[in-house]
Amino acid sequence: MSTAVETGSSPAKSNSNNNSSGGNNSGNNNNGNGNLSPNAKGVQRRQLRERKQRKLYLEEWSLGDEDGEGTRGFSVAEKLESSKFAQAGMVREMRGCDLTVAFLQQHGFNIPLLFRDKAGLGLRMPDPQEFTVNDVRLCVGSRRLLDVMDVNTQKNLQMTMKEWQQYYDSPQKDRLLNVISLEFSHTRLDRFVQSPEIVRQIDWVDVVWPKQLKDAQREGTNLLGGMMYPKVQKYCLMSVKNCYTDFHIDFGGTSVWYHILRGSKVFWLIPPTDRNLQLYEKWVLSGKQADIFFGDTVEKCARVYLTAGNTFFIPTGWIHAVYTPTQSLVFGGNFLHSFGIVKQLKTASVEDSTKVPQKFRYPFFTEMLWYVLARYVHTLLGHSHLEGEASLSEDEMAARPHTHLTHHELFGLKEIVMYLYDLPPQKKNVPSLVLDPVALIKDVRSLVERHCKDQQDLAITGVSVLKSPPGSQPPFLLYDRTRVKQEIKQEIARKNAEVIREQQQLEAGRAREAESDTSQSTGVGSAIGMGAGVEYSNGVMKKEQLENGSGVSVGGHGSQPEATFALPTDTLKYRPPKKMHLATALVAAAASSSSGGGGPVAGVGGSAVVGSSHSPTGGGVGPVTGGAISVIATSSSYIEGGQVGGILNVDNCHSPEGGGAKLSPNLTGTGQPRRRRTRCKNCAACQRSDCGTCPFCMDMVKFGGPGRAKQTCMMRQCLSPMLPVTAQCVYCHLDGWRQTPVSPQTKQLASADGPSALMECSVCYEIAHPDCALSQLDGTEDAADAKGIVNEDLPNSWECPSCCRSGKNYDYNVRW
DNA sequence: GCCAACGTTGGC
DNA sequence: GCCAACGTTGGC
Repeated sequence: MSTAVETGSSPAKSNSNNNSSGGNNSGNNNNGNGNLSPNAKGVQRRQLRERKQRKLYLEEWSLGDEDGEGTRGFSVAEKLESSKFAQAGMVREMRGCDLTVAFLQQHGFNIPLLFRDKAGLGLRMPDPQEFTVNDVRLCVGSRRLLDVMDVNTQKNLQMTMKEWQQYYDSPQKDRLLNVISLEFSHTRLDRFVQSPEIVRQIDWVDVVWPKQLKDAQREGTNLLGGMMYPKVQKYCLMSVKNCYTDFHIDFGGTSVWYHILRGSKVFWLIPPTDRNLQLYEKWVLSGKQADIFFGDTVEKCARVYLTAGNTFFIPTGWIHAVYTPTQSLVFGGNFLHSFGIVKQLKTASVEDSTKVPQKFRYPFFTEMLWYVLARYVHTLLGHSHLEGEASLSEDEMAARPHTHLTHHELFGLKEIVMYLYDLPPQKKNVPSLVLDPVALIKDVRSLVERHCKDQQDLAITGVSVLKSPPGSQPPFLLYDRTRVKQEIKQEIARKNAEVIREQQQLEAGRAREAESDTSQSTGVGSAIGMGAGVEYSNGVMKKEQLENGSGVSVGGHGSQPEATFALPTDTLKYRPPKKMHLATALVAAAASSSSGGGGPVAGVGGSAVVGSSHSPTGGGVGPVTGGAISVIATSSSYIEGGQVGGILNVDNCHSPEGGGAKLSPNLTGTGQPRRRRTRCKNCAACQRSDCGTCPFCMDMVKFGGPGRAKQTCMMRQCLSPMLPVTAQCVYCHLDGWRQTPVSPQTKQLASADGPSALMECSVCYEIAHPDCALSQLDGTEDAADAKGIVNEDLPNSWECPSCCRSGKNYDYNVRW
């Protein structure tokens, strides 16, 4: 929705930015900025700058009502009043129990549906009396980054969930901000919101997209790099009074469900007739959206008021604008389905002609079409075209009664084939799971022939032709704040315990290895190393193991579902340190006076023994566990949070005393050069091949570029960049496996020996073994309380005990 | 403040 | 030694 119902994937944004969009437009030399793209011979500068312009455009979007500062040429207040839009008959009011598959088979899904009451829809929500934005924060994590529209400054900005909640709940707001693109599937909030049953029955993500791919999704954000399926099913929209989102069509021609939990909304709706779509294209491309209220330019535009408790369905292609009369909290989702295929494809074409960047489109739209064809063919002909899926026998198929297709489906399938046929080869995006696209198309042709005489009345069966595989829906849970808090607490405890255990095992392994090394037996050592590697499981490693373990199509070739490359701000790329961080941190550290923050994490307090020996001897004999008591807290995207304040705020222990000179961001504490990170080679991004279309690919010599940028493909930016195997501890000078570092040339890749035990501080960039770092604090006042905070989002990354203790991590912003 | 260009690191 | 590409810097 967000991108959908409100953000509008859309229009406005679109025409300005043809650069960063899905690539493939490599041919254009002029970016509209008057600057030349790198393809123009000899001239390459400034190509990447156009993003600026896109931003401007984005910004023109949702102007606030009152403080438009003259930027808008019409008054939303007037449009709210105008009798012109008080049209009846554009929306169908229904009861929940009447919206069934049979209804859609009979009527299709062509006009907006309004349900005053959610009863019968199979929609499950948290208690509207109880549930607040603070609960959203608790569930998605204080550190989740949100795309926020600042209406007054016209800037599109990012905010953490924590900042957003504070803004939303503050009584006085000096800015008008709107959050309409928080997709929360795969976060803690997922389970507490269940979409309407009809949506779950027909959504292509549920009935068509390979389940194993969706199951492989780990990432809770919507970063394309970690996206395994079109992650657009559950959005949380949080708008303050007076927000306005201009006319747009939801991406990919998705339909939308939209439930108002609190507050109210006003929609202006325009049907997607050919004429209206034409006008819409013109309006978008004119660049005059801010001057012209699109509703004024069409024959019919209806205004609808929605209040808390209402559920609204918007069909494919409907052009709509949204206003928020009272602060509101909305849940919704976008879906593609089989009852509006033709319009869906039509909308995709409108997106093409209005040049909507890929970033704002339905992810994997084309891949989805292939899967749709494959699913219909498998269901109706019994032939499988997907890797790992069995075909049905002739006998089995013969025994089945003929299934009649609705004309929506039949025409739709034909239209999909035409659509795919018309795409240029590089945009056909055949998923790697589809074994033989040509054979698949052939099968679709014979399927269409076989069904062209299907009878409409017999097609109304009340059962979808395509069915979702069993177990595809996670169970719904009624939101219970206390329980969630408890869960989070337990999770922290569990993760801490894991980290500690794993450290202990590593240490033990090293000790044994070292022992056996002395007696010349390497076999035992490496076996232990392996064990430790498998056991190793701070969130990141687990994530990768799952990602790779699931096998599926991610397996190592470029043809996995192709995402468009994400813009730099959206990539999960490890970002190099900002010089400011250190300076700010130092100032903050100097300025802040004492006041200890949270104590040890409840449930973990005092339990942890991380390692002791001050400086292991040079001979490679690792330290043995035991000794300095410390707690290693974890900082993941969802456990840090003010809401749970006293218990969970483990990371703001600030005290004066700068604590040792961490001089330059380039240097470690001992003046050694900081090590840069290197590819993990395991994550989905690492396993892709170069997209060939992003600015960095276009720079590469192999794609005909000058080769000056020397950057990795935007689609291949590693999701879990590792410390290089040659990194070593600043204190004991041993490497991540407690070995004496050898020259890089002779170093064997240590993959079989498990992960490196080294940790890099995300604040001061010091690289050290946890125990070595801790032992540095021995003898200081509060050494007993010293702890590092493991950064779950990046392997071998933490906020070191020294930085935590001195409060340098206090002002430090998460880089993700 | 942005980003093209480049020196140089790290893997092989 | 070669290649990919990380992270910084100076020019715009």
